[in-house]
Amino acid sequence: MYASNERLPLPPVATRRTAPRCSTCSRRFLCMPAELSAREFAQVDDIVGATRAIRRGGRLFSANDRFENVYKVRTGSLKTVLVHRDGVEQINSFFVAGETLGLDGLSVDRHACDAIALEDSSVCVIPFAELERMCLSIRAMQRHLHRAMSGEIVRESALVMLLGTMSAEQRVAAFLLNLSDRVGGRGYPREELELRMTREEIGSYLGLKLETVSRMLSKFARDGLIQARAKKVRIVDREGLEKV
Amino acid sequence: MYASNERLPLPPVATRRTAPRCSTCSRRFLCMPAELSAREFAQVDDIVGATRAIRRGGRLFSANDRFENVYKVRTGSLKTVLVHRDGVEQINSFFVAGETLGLDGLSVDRHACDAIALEDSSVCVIPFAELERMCLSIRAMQRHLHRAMSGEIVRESALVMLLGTMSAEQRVAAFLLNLSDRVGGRGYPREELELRMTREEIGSYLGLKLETVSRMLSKFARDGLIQARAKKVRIVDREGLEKV
DNA sequence: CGCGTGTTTGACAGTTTTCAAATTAGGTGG
DNA sequence: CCACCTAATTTGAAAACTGTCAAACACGCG
Repeated sequence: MYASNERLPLPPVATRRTAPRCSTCSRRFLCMPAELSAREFAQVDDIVGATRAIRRGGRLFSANDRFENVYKVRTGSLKTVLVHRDGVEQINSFFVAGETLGLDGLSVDRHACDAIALEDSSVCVIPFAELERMCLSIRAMQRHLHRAMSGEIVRESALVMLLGTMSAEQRVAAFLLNLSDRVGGRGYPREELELRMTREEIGSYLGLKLETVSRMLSKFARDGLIQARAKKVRIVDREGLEKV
Repeated sequence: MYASNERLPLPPVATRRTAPRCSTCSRRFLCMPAELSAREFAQVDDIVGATRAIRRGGRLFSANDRFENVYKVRTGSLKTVLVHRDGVEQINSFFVAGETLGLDGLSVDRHACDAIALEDSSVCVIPFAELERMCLSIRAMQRHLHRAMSGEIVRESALVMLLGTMSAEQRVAAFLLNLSDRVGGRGYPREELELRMTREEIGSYLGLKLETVSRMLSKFARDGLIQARAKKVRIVDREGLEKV
């Protein structure tokens, strides 16, 4: 529905068997608790078994797949898609570098959603059973995992609030601002957004039709809040957007 | 906004200091992992410090309160309310006996929502730091906590799907069916619902206005799917409701 | 038994969706 | 490197749905 190639036979997923080294990774403080000792980081290296490359439109996992791993985004970005019985779909999150996917699978040992790459991406694979075991001996790791899960709950709550109480205009504004904060948090300029998803995907996430998303972007541009052409959006008047 | 007494000075909250005994509680298998040994249950008894009674409209905790405990519902029912900056509110969950509240607070050490009793209720208080410590030594407890958190994520996802893709009619139908399953799961007759919340609260949860909720209930009654008078709802045609 | 809160219902307004068509962007093969 | 083709986006007009406002009714607490 979103990308026509999503459902094709088997997306080309290469699993590099060379274990990545968390201990020397530049993103390690994004992924792992800051308090880990060198010895503890060595344990992490043992656990993190592989990286996986996923092509645009390819799947990292599907709903109902056996839950075995959680994943950290190395490069690129992914979406997770909830599929209702009648085939109705909704995107319920977008993930960028450093963020954790897959924690939804733990409750019933099966994933609750599909995870699909928005662009060519790569992830680190963390076997959950081993992560859980490591949490038994490393307090900081336990706390880190708990925070990650709780953070997911809070993030979803924010989406619930957005869907339950905001107008189309407010939803799109909130979406842009949220994205801006996230890229900003990773050192990139806050005002320059490179949307990796289509209008339809944004709409799916925000509970709107693609035409409505497009109209709101046009309106913001007319009102001088943003400049938008295609996938590139520049935030011109951040305060204006916040007040929408 | 919902119950006028919510914001009054201090709700009368009695904290009984007599520790409850999980090891002999009839709901222990709802709250705790089934695999615990007698010795392990004794540890649980040590941790669970107190019960708390909350009057209708009283608060168990408020947004931004320091996160210290999670709570198990003993009797009654509660709602959690998200409050946006401008004071816009949305209910993001209802809790009944055996269910766990408060896990949202972990991510930033402060609660993200208000928890308010829908009727006179009581909860068991579990200091989270001690629960986390117990998880280090008892695998079953660790797994149990993780499942509870992940379950919360999945539950919120379902709400996101509902808010993002369903019509008013479908939302109300889904709400009734969900409630039916939950009371059914606890041994009560599936078809007889006693709503503990107002139309406005249902609407807040479903992202609808109270009038819309009322209209949908009337419509279902006209169509012979339910019988409704005031807070009592009987599900007459479950399949019909599912197909809405 | 009466008052206040909660609920139902109607008429109308506003927002978002639907359907349709024109325009633009992006990727591919020549 | 350009032309072409498909997918994505924009925009308009009309329809559908939900919200708003208002009034009457019912229930339950005290």
